[in-house]
Amino acid sequence: MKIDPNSNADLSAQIAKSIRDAIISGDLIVDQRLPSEAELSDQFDVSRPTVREALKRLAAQSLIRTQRGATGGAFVNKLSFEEAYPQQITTSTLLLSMNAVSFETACEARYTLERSCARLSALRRTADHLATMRAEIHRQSQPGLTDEAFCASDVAFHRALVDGAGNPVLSYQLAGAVEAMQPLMNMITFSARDRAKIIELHTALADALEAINAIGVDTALAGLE
Amino acid sequence: MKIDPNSNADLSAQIAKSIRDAIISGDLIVDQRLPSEAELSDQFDVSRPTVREALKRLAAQSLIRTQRGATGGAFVNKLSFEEAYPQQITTSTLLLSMNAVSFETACEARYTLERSCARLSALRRTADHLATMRAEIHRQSQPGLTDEAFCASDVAFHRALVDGAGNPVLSYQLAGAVEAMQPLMNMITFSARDRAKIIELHTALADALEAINAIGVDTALAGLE
DNA sequence: TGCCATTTAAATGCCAGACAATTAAATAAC
DNA sequence: GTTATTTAATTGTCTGGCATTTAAATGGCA
Repeated sequence: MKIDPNSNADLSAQIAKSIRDAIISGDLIVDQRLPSEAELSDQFDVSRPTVREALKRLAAQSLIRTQRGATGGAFVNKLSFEEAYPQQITTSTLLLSMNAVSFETACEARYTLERSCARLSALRRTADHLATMRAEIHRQSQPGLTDEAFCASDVAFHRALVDGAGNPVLSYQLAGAVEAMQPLMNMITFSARDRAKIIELHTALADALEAINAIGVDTALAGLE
Repeated sequence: MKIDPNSNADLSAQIAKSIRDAIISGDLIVDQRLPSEAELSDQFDVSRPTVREALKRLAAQSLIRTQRGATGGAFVNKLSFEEAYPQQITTSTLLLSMNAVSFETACEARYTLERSCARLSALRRTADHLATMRAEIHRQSQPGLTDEAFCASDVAFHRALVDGAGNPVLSYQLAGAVEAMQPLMNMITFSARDRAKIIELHTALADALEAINAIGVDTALAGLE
């Protein structure tokens, strides 16, 4: 393999791109072992530290994992939804804060996405999802709960709602929108009156979900927004 | 700063996490210069190559950018939606292919999200968005278009629809769902009859959007699904 | 033969030191 | 005062080495 020495990009970036492309195209498949660092530095005609920098870039994106020892090396990683969640949330959080996205814009995006999930959730939610939501509602009604804890519980409630749709792709996409808003939400203080209203709507939501009442779910969510 | 030598994580991973946390928490702000690699290796008490591996990890996530020269260094990068798109798409694509997500599940997620966007798009789309959609419809009706080109145009059409909602957060979230499906779609061959049907629905969609007819938009999308 | 301890080899993790390339600022020349 | 040159700071890259980890190969022993 060859690397263009005239490119203005770092060698390690070029090498990372080359390997990343091979993974995306399917030339390298899940759990396949990459050549050792020494072999890669031969193939790309660069030093080992440069290869290592490239591998660290890929590791940062969870595209590879490394193992030490005799049969060790770098392996193509099977990217799981669980692994992708935190990265998605980190990115979304930073996008909101660094681009000064308004509370209204973020809120609109979140509720727009959530409402479409809720309809599916009304059809498919399991008893587990309902139980989680009821438990969070109960927690939210505890007196003396800090605003931060209230928000965290709110997020957990909404995640259960979204997960109820039973579509991992939807859950993944929504995780970013819902969790990334937590820092924004934390800047708000809720009065006791606000909390009571939210809990009331959460209860209505759970009731409608239990009754497989998609319209009721939609109405309750509209109220929350 | 200190690093836990007993942790089972790489030093470079620990250092990257430390800096990443500082960025997320706001200790390091956008465009702020990090200490030089030499200073960082002093502060963390590790060698320069190790620091560099940590910085490459952060660069892979677009959290920092580097500049050479006298006043160069590593700077906290303002993460933009444009930068985040490709990463989001890569991750989503790999999630779908590596986890063998069914076409139905991915499709459901996509259309669920898209329908909720379309309602907003009916209210806010500009003439530009409409023009893009009309242009793509025209391209799709060209005879002799390859399946791949047809899919690419389809994606462009739907992106214009989503962007019409005028909410960057929504556009970002949807980009993953829409674009990540392209490889799956490419495995399908469309008959001339299929294409005609799709173009018909696209036209109905654009018409409804032009007439600010949210219900018509919804009906057309339901037909596509 | 079969099991356990030891050795070996292969790989990643980490380090020290050096040089090249780039860039902006300081300095010198005109 | 303007232009050319030098200088210093910083990242990019390389060489070579040692430490650590791990599985497999080897050897000893019952």
